[in-house]
Amino acid sequence: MNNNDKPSYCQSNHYFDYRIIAQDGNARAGEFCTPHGILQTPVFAPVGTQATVKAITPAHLEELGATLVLSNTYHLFLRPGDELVAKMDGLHEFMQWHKPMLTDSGGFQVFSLANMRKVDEDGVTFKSHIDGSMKRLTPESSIKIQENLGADIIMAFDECSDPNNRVYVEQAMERTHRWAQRCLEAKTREDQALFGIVQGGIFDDLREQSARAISSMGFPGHAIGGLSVGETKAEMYHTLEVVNAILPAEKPRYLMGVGTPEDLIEGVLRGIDIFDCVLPTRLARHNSAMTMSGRLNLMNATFAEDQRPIDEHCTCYTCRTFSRAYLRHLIVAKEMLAATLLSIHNLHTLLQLARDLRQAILEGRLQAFADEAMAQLNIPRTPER
RNA sequence: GGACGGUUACCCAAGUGGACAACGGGGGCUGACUGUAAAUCAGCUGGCUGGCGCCUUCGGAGGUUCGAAUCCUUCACCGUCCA
Repeated sequence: MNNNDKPSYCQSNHYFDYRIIAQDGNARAGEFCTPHGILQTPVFAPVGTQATVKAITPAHLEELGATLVLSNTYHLFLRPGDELVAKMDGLHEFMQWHKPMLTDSGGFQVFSLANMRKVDEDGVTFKSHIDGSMKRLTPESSIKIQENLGADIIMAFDECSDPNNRVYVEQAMERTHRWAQRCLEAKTREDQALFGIVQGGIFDDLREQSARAISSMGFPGHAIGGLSVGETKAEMYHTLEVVNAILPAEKPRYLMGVGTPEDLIEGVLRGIDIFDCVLPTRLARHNSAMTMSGRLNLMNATFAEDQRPIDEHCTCYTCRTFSRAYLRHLIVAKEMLAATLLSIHNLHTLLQLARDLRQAILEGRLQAFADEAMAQLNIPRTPER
């Protein structure tokens, strides 16, 4: 992205202003200015944990119209090491992705590496999944690592928890608040936006408390963490309403780790601007195609002689070019191109949905769009309360 | 012509009197996956049934035994060796 693409408010290094261009109910279409370009929201971010979106080249991502890619502190800290990435001129150069990038803080790994971690007030001790050695992350070291990596948006080091265990959720939430403050204090770079993360499980009062605490700290953007980890959809959607009623409307809201087409729709309706999820690329590697009318397991025998594309309405490279029969053949033959072609398709589905949602907001027809899309997905709408 | 060895489910293969509808692998079928310890994981794979269960299977036929994939006889086919 060159300077000519930047709006005036972005050219004077006023990074991380969020400009809301249109609103439709609680939903918004906006622009978030970063050193590597403008994010037009709502936006979906493909996940590239280890400095790569699995099976996908940066050129593919460009063609798909991706504008934000997520990478991970924990993984890059372990391998190849954040200092090496810094020596290689930072993550953008290293992986050759020149648009906005976001790094997660490693907090989620505390949660997902459940039996290999020990949390204390100062930080977390992990057992490396690579070589079994003990490693440590603290709010300060997470920020240091993320500064070495050099993403445009970096995340506060938080503690995710089982959403149903109130005692633990409350403890983890309070610690997340203290760690958020420490992250702010540890931060030194001006060209990175640090987002705070709201926790609190599925408990309204805790979520409200967390949203107030985090939004009082002056972050340029806010994330909602600890969702899509086992709670019901209804609980998740309701939690979004509770939290977004408190998070300031003039700053971007990022729903971490979500998701599915229906979650993007329901999330945008409730005021979410940024999503990320491994689902499209993981499902692709597991032979499942995401479409706006549901999932297709392309390994199924029923597709063996099916000459149609995955989705006749889809404009992605895979659908323009290949039949279901061919994709099934690649899968059955364990050819790695299957993962690439399905990843392209699945990412296209979510990236296009985010663009369509944005367009619907700009044109003031989001409700109708959402109703129609959910009907096509054959999923009942969850009305906002 | 003779001497051994072999023949088990879609394929390979274990089993050598009862716990065997038969280990294991491959293949096949199906399902799961939401800030990636995930190109992973789980289930099914003789027939009928929702299940209990019943029925038919270990090259063919016959036999021994309360009971046979397993022991005996014989036939067929495959392999190696000797004539």
